Amino acid sequence: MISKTCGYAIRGIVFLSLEQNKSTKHGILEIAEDLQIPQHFLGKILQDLVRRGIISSIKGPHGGFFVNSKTIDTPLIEVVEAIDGLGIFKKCFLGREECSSINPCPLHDEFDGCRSAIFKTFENLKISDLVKKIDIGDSYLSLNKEFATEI
Amino acid sequence: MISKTCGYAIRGIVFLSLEQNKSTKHGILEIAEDLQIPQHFLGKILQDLVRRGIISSIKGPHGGFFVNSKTIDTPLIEVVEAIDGLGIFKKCFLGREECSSINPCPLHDEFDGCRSAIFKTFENLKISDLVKKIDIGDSYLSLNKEFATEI
DNA sequence: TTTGATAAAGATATTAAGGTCTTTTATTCT
DNA sequence: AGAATAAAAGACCTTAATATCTTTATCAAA
Repeated sequence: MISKTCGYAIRGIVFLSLEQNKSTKHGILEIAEDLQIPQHFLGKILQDLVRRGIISSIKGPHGGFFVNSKTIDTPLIEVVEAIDGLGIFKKCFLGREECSSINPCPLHDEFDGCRSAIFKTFENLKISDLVKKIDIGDSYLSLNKEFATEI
Repeated sequence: MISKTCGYAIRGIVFLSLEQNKSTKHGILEIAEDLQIPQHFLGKILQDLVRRGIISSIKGPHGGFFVNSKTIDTPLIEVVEAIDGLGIFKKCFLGREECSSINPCPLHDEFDGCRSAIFKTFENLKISDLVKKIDIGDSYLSLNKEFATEI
C-alpha cells in the first residue's frame, strides 16, 4: 500500500517522538542503526520531513534531528502525502488509467470501501497515537529479523 | 496492493471469459489492443497463466488464447498467487522485516483487519463474478484514457 | 579563526517492475 | 514439403524504487 520509504519516514518520526527521545537531538547514524534502516537513505527521507516542517534539524557538532511543536500532532496522512502523494489512494486495482465510481473496473466497488477506510485511518491517526502504543509496550518499531524470529 | 502485472492478468482472463468471447480463440494482438496493455508483456503474463492451467492456448494459424473448463471458476486469489505470490498479504506496513500479531508494528492492528478482508474477497471472488458485472454492464475492463476523461 | 562534527546535497549504483524486440517452436494450410 | 501464422521463449531495454558514496554547507567549541 504505502511505500517502504514512507514506512521508514513514519518510523523515523516516531523514533524521535518517543518519550525517552523527544527531549534530545539524534544523529542520523544513531537513528538508522536503531531502526535498521540504511543510513544515507533515511537521511534523505528525514531531510524531506524537515523541509515540510514535520521535524527539525540542526547541523554541526551536537546537531541532529529532533521533534518540534508540530511533530507529535502530525496526522499520518500528512507523512504519506509528503512521501508517496495521495495518488496511491486512487490507483485502479486492475491497472487501468482511470477508475472511479462513474468509470469503475470490476473490482472497484469491492475494494473502494476498504481503501477509503485506510485513508480515513491515516487521517485520524497521529504520530502521538503510535508513540503511545510503543511507550505502553504493545508494539515495536525497530525489531530486526534476528530478534523477531526469537519470539 | 496487487501489482499492475497482476491486474493485467485478471483483465486478460476476464476478457477471454466474456460471453461474447468465450467460445473463440483470441490472438495476443487482439487482446492487448482491446485492453490497452503492451502486447508482448501481456503475452508473457498469459503464458504464465497457461502454465498454471488457468487458461489454454494453441500455437499456429487460427491459434490463440482461450478459456478452458477451469477458467471461469478460478478464484482471484489463485491469479494473485500465480503472479504476485501471497507474500503481499504479509508485508509490514512500516517496512520492518517481520510483522505479525506477536511482533506487531504500531500500525499492524489498525490495518490487519482490512488486509484480511481484502484477502478473503480475493478468495471468494471468481472470474465469473467479474464477468457478470461486465455482461450486466455496470463495470468496465478496457476503457482507455480518452474515453475515461470524456465521461 | 581553525577544526571537527554533522546535516544537506549531489552523484552514482543496484534492484525490481514494467516493457520491447528478436528468435524459436508448434501448427495449419496450400 | 514448404510457407504462413501464432504462441513460447529468450534477450534486452527503461523506469522507478531503493540504497550507497562523496562532497559541501553549517554550526559549535576550542
